Amino acid sequence: MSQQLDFEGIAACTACRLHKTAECGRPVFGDGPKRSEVMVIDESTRLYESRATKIRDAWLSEFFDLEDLFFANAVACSPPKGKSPTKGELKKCSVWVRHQIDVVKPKYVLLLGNAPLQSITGAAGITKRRGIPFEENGIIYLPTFHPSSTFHDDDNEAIIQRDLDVFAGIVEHGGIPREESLNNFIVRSRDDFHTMLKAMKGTVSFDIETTCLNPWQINDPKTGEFDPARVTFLGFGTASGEYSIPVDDYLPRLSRIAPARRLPVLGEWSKVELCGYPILRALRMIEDALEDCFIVTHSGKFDMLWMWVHFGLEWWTDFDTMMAHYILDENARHGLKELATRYFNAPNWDIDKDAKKGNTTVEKLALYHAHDLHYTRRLRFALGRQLKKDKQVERVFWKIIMPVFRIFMEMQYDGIVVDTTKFGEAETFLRNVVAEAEKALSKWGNIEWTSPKQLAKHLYETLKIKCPLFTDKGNPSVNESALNQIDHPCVGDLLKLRGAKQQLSFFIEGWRPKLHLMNGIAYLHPSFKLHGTVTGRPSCEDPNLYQVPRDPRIRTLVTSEPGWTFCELDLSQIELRIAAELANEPTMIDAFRKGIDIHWLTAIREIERGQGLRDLVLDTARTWKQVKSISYGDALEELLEMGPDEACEINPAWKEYRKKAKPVNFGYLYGMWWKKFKTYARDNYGVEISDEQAEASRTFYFETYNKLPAWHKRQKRFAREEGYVRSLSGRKRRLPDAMRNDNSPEAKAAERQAINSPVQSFANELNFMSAIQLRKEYGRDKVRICGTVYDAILMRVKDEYVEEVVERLLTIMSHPPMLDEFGIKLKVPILAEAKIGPWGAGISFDKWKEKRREAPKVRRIR
DNA sequence: TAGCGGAGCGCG
DNA sequence: AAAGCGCGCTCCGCTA
Repeated sequence: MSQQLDFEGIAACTACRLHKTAECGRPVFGDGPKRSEVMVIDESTRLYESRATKIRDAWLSEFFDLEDLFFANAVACSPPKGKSPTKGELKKCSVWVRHQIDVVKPKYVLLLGNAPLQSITGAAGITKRRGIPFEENGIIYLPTFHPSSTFHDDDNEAIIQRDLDVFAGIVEHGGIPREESLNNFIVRSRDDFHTMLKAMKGTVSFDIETTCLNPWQINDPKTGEFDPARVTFLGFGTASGEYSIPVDDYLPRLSRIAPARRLPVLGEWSKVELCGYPILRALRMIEDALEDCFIVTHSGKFDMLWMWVHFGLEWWTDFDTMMAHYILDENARHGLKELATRYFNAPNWDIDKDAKKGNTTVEKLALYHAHDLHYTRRLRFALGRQLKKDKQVERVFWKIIMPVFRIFMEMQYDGIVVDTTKFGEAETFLRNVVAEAEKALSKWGNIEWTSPKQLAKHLYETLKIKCPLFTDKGNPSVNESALNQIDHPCVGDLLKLRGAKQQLSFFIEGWRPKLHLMNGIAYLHPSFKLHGTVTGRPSCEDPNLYQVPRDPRIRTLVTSEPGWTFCELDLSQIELRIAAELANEPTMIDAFRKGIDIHWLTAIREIERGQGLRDLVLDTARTWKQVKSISYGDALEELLEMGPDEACEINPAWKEYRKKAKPVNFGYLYGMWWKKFKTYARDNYGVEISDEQAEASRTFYFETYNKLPAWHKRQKRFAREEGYVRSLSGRKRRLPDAMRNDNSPEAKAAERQAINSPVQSFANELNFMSAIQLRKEYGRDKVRICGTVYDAILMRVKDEYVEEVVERLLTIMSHPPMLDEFGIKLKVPILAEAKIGPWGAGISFDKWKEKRREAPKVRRIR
């Protein structure tokens, strides 16, 4: 090997504490020729003599002459044994990495694992970015897993080999190789059109290009300028080539008709031509051709929604490559370009934003479009093969993911209805609160009260209040629990101001520009992402329906249009039920079978442990049983039996105790430690408890539910050995970090995820299964599903069908038929509850039925 | 002037 | 050796 590089001044580097452990007393730099085209960046010298290095060199030597390579490390000093360098250490040391790059001047750099990736890009995420080359300052980088990751996960070997192959290809080619197997046609004439129709056989990819993301857009949300949503290209990818149809002919016309329209009026489109035919006729011809095709899309919810909104066509996709990839690797990114690069070594065909909006030539946009079509189609085969390798995962894809994907499109189409009267009232109210709070605060100083930084400075420096709490980063905290712990008259107004300002900017100012008026009714169209989380839960944005406060002032803004009734059905305590099922926990299962509220059970048992609240316990039980005396022990059992509702009626103080038990249940269930419980009790309830008390509470929890520890152990062990866990449906949650098996924070976090994921995942899947069944039995003419919220289904039901639909959905939710199809048998009963009426203010189904019977019959005659 | 991370907070 | 999980949105204040 060649000599080590000599850098001046390096002996002085004491930027981080790693220099203390540096074996030779100073940082160690890389090995290799002073100038090299190819550089390999490893983690640290700690691994130099290790097995990983031998594997690394063996693999690299298949592609390169090792003597030609320069080997550097993300950190120049060795971290302690078994430890990875920290974020801060990597950042500090990145100057030395840069320095080595400047000296060696490589053209191509291979990054082995998270550490060098973080060093170069400043951000971690090797699972997301591996296999995808990127260019920076004329240097091409390719991240891949660290060779040591193969010790625990055999699959990684093949992945690294493939990435090395890609890397070698890049070096050989002198850049990222372009793959030109496109056969791109621009379809303009009738002849072109018929050629395309003939080519549409078998597997056909479908994709559209548009001027914006929101199909209902009329004005640009940023500038407010008139900028209506327009389709610029329609296209189909076939075995014989990619066909792109520019829709530019109708663009100017659409601009003229858009101001008046709210939703596209089909009649207006008939004036527009596509390839010499009226556009709707052309689209019907395409529809006929598609009848016998297998339609493939990438994120097809988007394209199909546009087709529906703009042309009234309810098309659907047979296979979505984004969904397929999500179910195959929830940790990675699912963009088409990233997948194409990873799977097919595709060139980067991206064009800038403005060009995508149509500000470019038809040829350039068509070529871009063709790439989308080409790789979407090819991905279908690659991903289809990968799906077949795991039958359970494949079944989740076909039975749950694809059907729910379709329901999500409908949810977006139908949107949610906003009560504009209440919207105005809420705004007035909130503005008043803000004005009053600001006025009250002005006497304490003239600062921006909503700025955490200014507030902290003002409170803890100017006013010299002792800071009770610090943030994770170590800064003085001004969050709600910190404020509650300081004694100053401004606290109340401060919290009022914060709350009102937040609601105002989230739900009034945030929603207003997104409101879409149609026939005098205001709609929001939140975007639901089925691939939004790693656990299988969905996510929601623009706006996020999942974070609407329970405060009725805001929540009741969500309602239904005339003739329809808003309903919410939720799965009661579903996560705890599933945890009980998975852990086979007899105390919990027994409680659920008897209909005992588990938060209540935890609360009562905790009170029993402390032998506290004697008066309250005895009084409540005596009132309930109508007896003069009762023992403390019996009284507690009576309390259990009566449940929280009855107890609250006798003495409202009970409400607090159930409320307190809830986070404890979830916390301990998912691996919370007593220390956190201690701070939790202090911050949220102002109760100072000792370490011993906190420890005892945790111990007691696992004694009460004594089968939980074994379940935790099972999950952790499985994840450590296999690198993944499954939910009851068979869905996989991949946890490569669990395989590190080294007590690192990452490994421990992965172990906790191994416990949490299958619960969260399956709870949501149950909800999905119910939604699928509901849609199967009732069409959009009767039921409009407007959201699935983890454990609940929100819908609007045509007035005449409310009783029938709600009754049926309650039954479905307590046992979705798909459970049988999946062969899932549950010991724990599942229970659903219904609320009828505007969100957050609905009445229980029973009360609603009662009321309806009382109502005069005339009401129902229309 | 745009992008980004931290803090804080809403939901389950 | 370190200990609930999963999201999105808005604000501020800093950096490119």
